[in-house]
Amino acid sequence: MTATDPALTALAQGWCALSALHGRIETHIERALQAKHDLSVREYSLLDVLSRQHDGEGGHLQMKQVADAVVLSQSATTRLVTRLEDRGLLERYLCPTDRRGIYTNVTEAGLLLLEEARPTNDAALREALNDASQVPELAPLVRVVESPHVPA
Amino acid sequence: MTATDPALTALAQGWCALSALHGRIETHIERALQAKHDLSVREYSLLDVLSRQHDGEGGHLQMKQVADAVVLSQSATTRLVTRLEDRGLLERYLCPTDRRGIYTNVTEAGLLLLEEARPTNDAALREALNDASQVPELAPLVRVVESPHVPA
DNA sequence: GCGCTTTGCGTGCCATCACAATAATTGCAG
DNA sequence: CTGCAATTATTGTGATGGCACGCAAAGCGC
Repeated sequence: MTATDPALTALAQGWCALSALHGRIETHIERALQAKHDLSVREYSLLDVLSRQHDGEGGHLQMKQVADAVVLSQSATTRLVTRLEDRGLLERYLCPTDRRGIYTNVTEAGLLLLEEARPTNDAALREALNDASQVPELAPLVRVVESPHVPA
Repeated sequence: MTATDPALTALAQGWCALSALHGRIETHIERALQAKHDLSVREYSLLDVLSRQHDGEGGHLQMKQVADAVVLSQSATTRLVTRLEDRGLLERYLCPTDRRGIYTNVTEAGLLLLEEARPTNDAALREALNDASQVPELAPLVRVVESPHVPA
């Protein structure tokens, strides 16, 4: 058994639980969004992030910032944005001061679809959480997700 | 803005944090395992799960149980097991009582590689957690991962 | 202004995954 | 015993992601 450190074993258990919970929720939401709105979790997430930026200011993010927000590689982000742009949900436009930078902006259609899909997303999320709270290993994580810290 | 329910907004924030944390950790561990042991996170996870079963009893799981454990579709599980079998890390054998069922067993080489990769995995996990604990939104989740409920 | 390095984005290629369809086996009703 | 539904694993197909690479633009030293 090579007598692994018990503290590390605990960490591994926690990570395993986190991974399992994430997978369950993602799968559940994915099916719901896909069936009702032809959206993937990533696509929904991107629209959501961009729309939140919109609330604050100009409503635009550079590709790199987007990639960081959704935890994707740059190449995957390029394709994700391209897909949504082709569907008319997003718009690209060049940064005037730095022509390398490319901003993305949610279109009216994108906002519409987002608000339309939000209830589906939230409902599926709640279902998945309720489901997962029945599993002892996942319950503590579920509680934290349900009551996020304190956003300053 | 359609005035979304604040409780649901909180849920969405929690889910977003969970997703971000998972992505960060997975990416970090993935690179470490890939570089040092030519293993993906999923492959490591599968070896780990199977080896734990081995501790308990016969050390075998059916494909379906495996799929559930690692949160993958049946088809992906088939191919994951096939890949590891081709590398000599796993073995398949038919269930004697139900010839539909197929058990998987970790080989000596598999156990060896697993124990070899475990420190890499644990170190990368700790790094990722320490890193994430600096981000306010992720900190509460990190704490739960670090101290899972009750170690029985 | 010229050339080199850095940065940001897009593309080719391959690996992996989910869904649908298929094959093999079991269980059950009649 | 026969036929049909249910279960389990596998395979075909299309979609998505990551890495390596290339191109364009900006920054910098001279």
